[in-house]
Amino acid sequence: MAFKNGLGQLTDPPELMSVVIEKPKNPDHGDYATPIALSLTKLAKIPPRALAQAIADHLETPDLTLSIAGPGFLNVHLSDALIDRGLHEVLAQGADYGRTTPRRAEKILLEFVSANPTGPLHVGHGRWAALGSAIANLLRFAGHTVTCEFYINDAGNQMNLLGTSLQARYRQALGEDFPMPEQGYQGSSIQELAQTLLQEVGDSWRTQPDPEFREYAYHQMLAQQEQTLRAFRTEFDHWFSERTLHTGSPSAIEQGVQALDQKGYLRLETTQLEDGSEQVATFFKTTEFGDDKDRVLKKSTGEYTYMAADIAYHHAKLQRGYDRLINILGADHHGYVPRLKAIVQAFGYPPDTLEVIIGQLVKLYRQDPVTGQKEEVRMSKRTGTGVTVDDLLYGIDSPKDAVGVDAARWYLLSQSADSPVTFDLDLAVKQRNDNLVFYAQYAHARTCSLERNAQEKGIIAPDEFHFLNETGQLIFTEPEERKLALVLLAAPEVYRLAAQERAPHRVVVYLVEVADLFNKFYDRCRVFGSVIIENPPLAHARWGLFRASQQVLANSLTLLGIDHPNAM
RNA sequence: GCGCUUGUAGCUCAGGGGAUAGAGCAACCGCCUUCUAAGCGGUCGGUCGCAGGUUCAAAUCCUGCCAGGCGCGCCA
Repeated sequence: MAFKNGLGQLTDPPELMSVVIEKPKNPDHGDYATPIALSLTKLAKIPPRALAQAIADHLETPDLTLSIAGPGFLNVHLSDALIDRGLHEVLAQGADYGRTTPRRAEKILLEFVSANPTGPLHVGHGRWAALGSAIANLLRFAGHTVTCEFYINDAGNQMNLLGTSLQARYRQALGEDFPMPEQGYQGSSIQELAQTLLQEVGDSWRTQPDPEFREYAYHQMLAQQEQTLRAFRTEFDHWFSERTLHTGSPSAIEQGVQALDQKGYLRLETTQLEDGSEQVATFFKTTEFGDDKDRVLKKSTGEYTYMAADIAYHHAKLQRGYDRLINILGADHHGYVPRLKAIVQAFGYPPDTLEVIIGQLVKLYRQDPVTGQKEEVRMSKRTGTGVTVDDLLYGIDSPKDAVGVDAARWYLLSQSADSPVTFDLDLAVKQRNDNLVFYAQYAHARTCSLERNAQEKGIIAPDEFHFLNETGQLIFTEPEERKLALVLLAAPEVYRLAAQERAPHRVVVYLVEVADLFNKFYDRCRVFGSVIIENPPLAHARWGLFRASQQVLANSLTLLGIDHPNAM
């Protein structure tokens, strides 16, 4: 915005301080305001009001009217011509309105969800899915190149456990007294899988070895997760299998470990056991990069820990040529951040190359169907008591309980990632219609209904919308119109900030504001009826404002992965 | 014990140095013969966890305390 650029020139070097520009609540304080003179007064050794005046003298342009208020606030009033140009930009750019070009476009790898393929995705995964997909949309809109990746944890013990759990359920289904492994997956999804398998192969798998069960379960579970994610409007460009890191000779893991060894970041540690024997393990010296303790890489048994795979994986990611790696992790994994950063640094990249978004966990409440008590639902895949993403999409017991994609995504995105969300499932279902997502969607539907109405009445829209009269002033008559227009013009900056802060909830907040102002405008300002007969220029200007609102509502909802229906 | 994070209206949450702290829901009162009432207008509701400090200015930054969540394995 012209004003910001002007100030940018003034504060040289710009890094000296950021220019705070705020939107005053009081309309008397202009369209925008800045306390810049107040904060610079000490540095400049000039009284704030005098400084504000000096700044104003340098910034005066035809599009901005500046005034000094209070102790030294600089209030900015935008010209009608500027608003007119902005509205035309919205209409001209359409679905691309709000796209911005960054100072430096980055090639970003965004990794999220990355669940074990051992069961259905739970609501926590749903939060990362919503966040990740929305952040990807925002980053792309902000001019970056984003690859969304799902890291499949398909190696290790839990997969074997999955296999033996399925085997147990299958054999039990055949009437055998087959024991469930200790720590086995108790969830109903395994039982359902056993039933599916039974229908497919009959009893022919009675003597099948457990790896077969493991592979069967793995592919079924992964396919289910993919399906769920797609239904949840979360697309991945790449699915990365952990197993590929273990195969080959030398394997990626061995290569990664060797690379660290050559750089001198590994050490051996010998510990004495009680029986006098010794064990030797290999440690990665993560403390050199600020971790609290070194981490075991290779156990004394010779097996690699999970960390070895992490090293190989992040090494591979870095080699694939990204400027930035972003991982979305649940708060229960935040302890990994220092060691992940250590990996990146050990391979010679600055720590900022890896950015970790820590999302607080989703706390779920649900009324117990038996006791009627409101209680917290623990999200455990092994015990199978958690609420899944599918439950949100299709309902736990029946479609009547479904929250739906739009409402679920909106809810999960409506608060910042580091705020823990409380998800009261009963409330979510009961208040499904109070969800603000419908408020935003409804506003959009109303804009569409105007167009339908015009068509029915045979009213033709003008070829071009005019918002200014002959004297260059906005044609609008009500305060709601200018307010709405002003907010619509803020969209690019809102999207840009949301991308920069990886904060989709800013778009949610913005959407509520747009919908709110639109509904007020809708209530107050008619287009058809007597207006279009008595004052066609006003009717047409309002029609243009309808179209611009429609575009901004649609673009904002799309960025969040939420539908924008034409009718409700 | 150490680390990360949160504490704002009855509930769910925005705001993260600037003018009188916001929204939705809940509660209460109004508004449909006119483009969708899933809407609009109004009322009620706050010691911004507590205590110090920095600043012309603190919900916002710093310190301490209190409370909740999570994490601190030769687990994956």
